[in-house]
Amino acid sequence: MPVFGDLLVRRFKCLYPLSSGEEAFLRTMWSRTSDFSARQDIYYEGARPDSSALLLSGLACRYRLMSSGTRQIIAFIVPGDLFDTQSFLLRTLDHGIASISPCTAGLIKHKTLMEITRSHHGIALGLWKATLIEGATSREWIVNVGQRNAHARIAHVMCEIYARLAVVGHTADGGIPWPITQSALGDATGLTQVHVNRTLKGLRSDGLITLENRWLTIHDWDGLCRRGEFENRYLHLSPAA
Amino acid sequence: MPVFGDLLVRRFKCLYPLSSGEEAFLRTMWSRTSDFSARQDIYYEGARPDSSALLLSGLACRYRLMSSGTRQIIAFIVPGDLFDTQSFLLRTLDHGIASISPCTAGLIKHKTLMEITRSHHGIALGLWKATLIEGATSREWIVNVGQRNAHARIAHVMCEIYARLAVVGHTADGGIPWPITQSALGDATGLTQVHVNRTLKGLRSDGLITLENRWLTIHDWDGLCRRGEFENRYLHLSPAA
DNA sequence: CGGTTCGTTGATCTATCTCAATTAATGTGG
DNA sequence: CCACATTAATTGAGATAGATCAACGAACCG
Repeated sequence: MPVFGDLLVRRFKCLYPLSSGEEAFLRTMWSRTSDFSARQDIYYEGARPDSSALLLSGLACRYRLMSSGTRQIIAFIVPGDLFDTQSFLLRTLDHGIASISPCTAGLIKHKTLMEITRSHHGIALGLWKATLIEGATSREWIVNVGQRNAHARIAHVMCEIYARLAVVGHTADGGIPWPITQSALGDATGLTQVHVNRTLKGLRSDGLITLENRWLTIHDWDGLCRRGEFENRYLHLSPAA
Repeated sequence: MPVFGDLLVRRFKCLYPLSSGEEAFLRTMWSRTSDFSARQDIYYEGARPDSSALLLSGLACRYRLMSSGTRQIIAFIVPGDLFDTQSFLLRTLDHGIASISPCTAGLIKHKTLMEITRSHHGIALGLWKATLIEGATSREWIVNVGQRNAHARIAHVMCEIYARLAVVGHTADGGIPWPITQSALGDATGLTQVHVNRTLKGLRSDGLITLENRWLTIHDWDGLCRRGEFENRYLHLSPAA
């Protein structure tokens, strides 16, 4: 597992060019790491954390609970993602954050963030840019649940997670770890667990994917992208200019 | 119609406390205004504008076009909203922006933004915070299309627009101007125009609203909020601490 | 190895879509 | 300012993607 500082610097270089002084600073700015087991709340909705965090390993999600008891997953968080810079400026969290698989996060005090953004304009812009990319991803999710049918929604989620894990080198043999249960996938796509099950069956029998032992293999990347109308532009993955 | 500088300062004061120097600076930072007639593209998807903008009057929206020809409206833009700081850091716009009613926008050069965010940390944080609120709104929309039925979706959109217009004083007699056609409302909620029509009929006959002459009157605010599960927390409307 | 969670399948139901036609507004050129 | 063209709203009838209810087998976990 990469060291906190390495991952943070690597992520930042995709956001904004770093001077060597800034890079050194980034390597020292975190306070500690913490571990979470699977399906555990990391922050509750309404929490007022005094730190933001960087996911080091595992998979997590942002979610909202409805009064009817259903859950909408609003985003997935993969290693290398900063979360949540949200609470740094908005104080109270308007959604919960939970682990999906066991995960590790490194914490960065809001006070430290405030100091570094004051003294290093480039880092402030980089962080800001990260929140813009998060926003772009949310917009893509609105489109996903608003406009696409079940097959496309699920294909799109798979493509997104694959593409984001690829950046941090967490893919192997055209596949990725897949700790997401069918009911969590339903929560992310606004579908029933039962319907997710039938839809996955369809994607499997179309030869696009296989899904076994918590591992997703993508047999036909282009086909899956076409099915999910996935274009990675919104993720802004290419390194910073 | 309020002057550009006034509106900008007023908006900023909701985001971050301003020194009097910063306030003066804000009043001079814009370059010019431009006007748009109804249903006109302001920026195309893929555009690379060299300015961000502040909406002075009218109503606009962000949208994405699907290959099938359908449109998903991703957000509404009301007077006082900055758009889009998106392109300031991400360069190319990943969605289009169009007017709904005739509107006026004031432009701010990216170059100016870059300078002011470098020299004024508070303004940088304020702008960043604005993009975080936009992100929170997008997440709320994911929930809206992912979890709520037609009645609730439409009620929620009405509550959001009312609440946001109230902040800038664009309400009158418990109502707001409503230039949004049924088919645009369908694009925002992921519903068919026909179904929007029937759903509006339901909201009307439940005594929650009336909708005539492009004017929405809300007869039962609490009832409408309940129907749409609307809670304004995510809009972060209260003035900056 | 027994309990809980997760995945699979069947049968039925319903919110919303589609297609289609009509009326009401709104806008425009002469 | 009117006739005509276009866009927006309304209503009906029929189709369907996805929901709901229910039951059971498979995997995982302490």
